[in-house]
Amino acid sequence: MKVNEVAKLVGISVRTLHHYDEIGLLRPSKNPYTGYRTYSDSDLTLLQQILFFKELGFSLKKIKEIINSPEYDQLEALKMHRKMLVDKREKFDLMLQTVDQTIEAKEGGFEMSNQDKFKGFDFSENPYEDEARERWGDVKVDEAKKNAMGINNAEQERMNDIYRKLAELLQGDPKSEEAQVAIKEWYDFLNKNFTTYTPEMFQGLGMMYVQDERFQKNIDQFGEGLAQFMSEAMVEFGERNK
Amino acid sequence: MKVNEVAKLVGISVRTLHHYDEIGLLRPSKNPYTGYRTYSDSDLTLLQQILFFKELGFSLKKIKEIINSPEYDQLEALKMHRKMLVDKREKFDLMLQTVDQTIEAKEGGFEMSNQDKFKGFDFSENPYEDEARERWGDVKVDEAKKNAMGINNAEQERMNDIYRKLAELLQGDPKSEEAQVAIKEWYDFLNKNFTTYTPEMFQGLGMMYVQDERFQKNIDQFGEGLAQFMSEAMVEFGERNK
DNA sequence: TATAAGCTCTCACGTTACGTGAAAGTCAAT
DNA sequence: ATTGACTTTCACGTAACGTGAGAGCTTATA
Repeated sequence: MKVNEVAKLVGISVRTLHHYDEIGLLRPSKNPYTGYRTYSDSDLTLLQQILFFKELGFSLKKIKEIINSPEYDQLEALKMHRKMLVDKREKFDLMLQTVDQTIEAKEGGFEMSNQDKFKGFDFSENPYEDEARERWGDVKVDEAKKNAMGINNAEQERMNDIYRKLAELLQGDPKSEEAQVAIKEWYDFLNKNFTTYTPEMFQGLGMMYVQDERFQKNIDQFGEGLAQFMSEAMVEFGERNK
Repeated sequence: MKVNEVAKLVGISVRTLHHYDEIGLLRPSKNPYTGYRTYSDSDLTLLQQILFFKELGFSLKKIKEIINSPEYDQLEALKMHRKMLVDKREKFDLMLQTVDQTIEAKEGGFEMSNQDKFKGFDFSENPYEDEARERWGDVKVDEAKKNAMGINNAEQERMNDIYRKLAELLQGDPKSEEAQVAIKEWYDFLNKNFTTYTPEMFQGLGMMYVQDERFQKNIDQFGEGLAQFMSEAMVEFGERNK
């Protein structure tokens, strides 16, 4: 889908979509020759969620953090969104009633109390906003970035478990049996959850852990020297399983 | 009533009241000596109306027009509000439908086990696809994505250059000299900018280009069959440089 | 009565989330 | 080949405040 189609579909401007692209909130794929944006179905889904949070009064910056957050569950967010929509529609009905009554009263020359006049119109407190804030409001950017691609909580927990388990073995030998068993868990986990690694690729990945300080830093959070340890264990693992 | 009291009472900021004063929307009386603002009861009533219209989405300018207009007919305004409400409720119904469909699709997505491996990381259905591609190019995205590796514009441009150059050779043989020279550029570029690839890893990467449709799709944007072409060229390159 | 704490004032620049052209390239149909 | 509808990227403009800074006003308490 092209910009204008999307814009019309969801009722926002093309400039808004450009803006979201600019700030990295919603980046559609682009034809490398023409530069034309193309929005996929998943882009549209994400856009929905963005507009949802926007409706709740979050800033675009905050929304970006939220949707990059590891504890951000799309399905959960959608269900909350649904709940909000149903409730809000009811509220609109109430407002409609009130307005109708006001019109009637006006036409009948009656006066309404101020309280009655503003019935249903009080948006000063939005229960969903609080709920959403509670749920996604306090994400840390680093963590968010680290898991930018939608790792869910269970996966994240599992990863941390493995890291911790490996960190406990830091005193020992990366080539020891226990280390190899632990690193196999890592290998299996990656294969199951991300992409299929050949033993060679696994070795290469292990090498990256020490070559690239960005990996190293992240991994060493679980234990000083863990990156080095894992690297050696992974290379050994690769050798054994070639 | 003084500014702060009013602000707290109605839940807005002092600055907002100052602003409304500035633009002439709500001008309280001012002590000519001190300049202190004092809000009367009628000021508060007017403020209520202002906030009422604001809630309905009017701009301050429009609100000013409305409340200053001699032909401002409350009844007519209310009828307009009514229309807005009806429209908005319809919009909510539509959104509700869409959300329900999305939830259904998400929950129904359980049965897809073919692409199960790529779960949250399936780029064909992942909103972060382009962010990832932009950031890390077509290298092993999965692990890399967990770190904030920035790829700058120059790098992106360089990558596109190489892709285009290769696309021009599509008619020829991947094992030809020119193709090999071009693919060496790719090899050098990856080694320089991302991580060190052994020729074997490079071969593996090349194979992924055709095995994994995510890569294929991305690469083929630069030319139909480019992924296949590059793959063959990379395998050949690996053989020659082992 | 002095003095500090707390409110208030007016600049005036900063920010967010886009709006609004302008100039140039792209697409589709005549 | 041309036209008209779309698209792109600058780049400046705008609305509705936010955020101090510096200075004056008010009031409780010593």
